Amino acid sequence: MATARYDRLKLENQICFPLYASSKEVIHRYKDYLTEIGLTYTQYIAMMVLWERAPLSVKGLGEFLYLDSGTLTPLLKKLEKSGLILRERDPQDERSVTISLTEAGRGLREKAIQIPEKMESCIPLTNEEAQTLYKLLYKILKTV
Amino acid sequence: MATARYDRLKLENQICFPLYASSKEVIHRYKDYLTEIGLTYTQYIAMMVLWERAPLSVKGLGEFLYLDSGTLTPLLKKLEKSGLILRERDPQDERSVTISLTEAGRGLREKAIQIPEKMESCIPLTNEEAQTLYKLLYKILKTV
DNA sequence: CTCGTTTATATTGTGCACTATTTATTATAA
DNA sequence: TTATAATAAATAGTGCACAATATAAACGAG
Repeated sequence: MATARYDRLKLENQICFPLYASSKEVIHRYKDYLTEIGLTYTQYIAMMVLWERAPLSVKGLGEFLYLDSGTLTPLLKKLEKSGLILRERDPQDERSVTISLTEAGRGLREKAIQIPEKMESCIPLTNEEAQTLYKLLYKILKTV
Repeated sequence: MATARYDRLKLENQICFPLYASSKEVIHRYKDYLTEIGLTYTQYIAMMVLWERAPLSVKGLGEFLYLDSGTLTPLLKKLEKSGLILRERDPQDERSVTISLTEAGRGLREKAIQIPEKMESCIPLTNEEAQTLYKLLYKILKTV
């Protein structure tokens, strides 16, 4: 029938759109909490990796975050300016830049610790639903 | 125990990160198909709404896409420059701008029709999994 | 009617996100 | 060993995304 020809081109019939929109929506719900500790969302996820794994190269950080130097270099310069991290050329390999945390950077972790907790109440899913969502998203993410 | 204190601050223990990363990943998988028809991802979802519902105001379009005039105005100016749409003040209400499709804009739908099909093979989920994902994402999205 | 308020876009400014290119350094193959 | 290739960051340029503000038009209470 004529009306069905374009059905799959409808916004509500594609998985990409709710993925795109809900990602933005969740980041938006973080905003007030992140403003309190002076970070943007991307800076926050970068700090999450650094709290666990610093010192780390820009490349190494990018592999965890799925981001390249084009995004990370300016972002890391801002974190450096804020006094949270240090950026230093690796003496062993001068191509590489090593990111390490300052005392202030490590200290910020204490303030950030309440954020995941607060966020859970902003996402209306049961533990089981969140688990299911998590697995489906990683199934998409891990497939090359 | 001491190591558990920061566990919830790990990237892999938060739902926001796979959401953010897989959204970008899926958009990336669209890229080649969209380049072929000369659209960016955001332009594509805007055209999807317009194919179904034009003529439509900027505000109306924004409500479907969860985007405001700050994002839409420059994007729509580009689509106008490409000859796909028209932007005209509504004579009934001069505050409002009505977006309508040109012949070229309507014609592009024929080229776009193969994209959802091609994309399905890029997302490694069964129909049932896609359905589940879809419902969970809209559950997040619809909650204010 | 008219002044204050609301509404619809547009504009400005900041911060990603990504592509393509450049630069510097290291690794490697002939 | 040396020319070539590969690698890691940085840079340049484009396009969102969103907050804040400005502008213009429409609405509404008195």
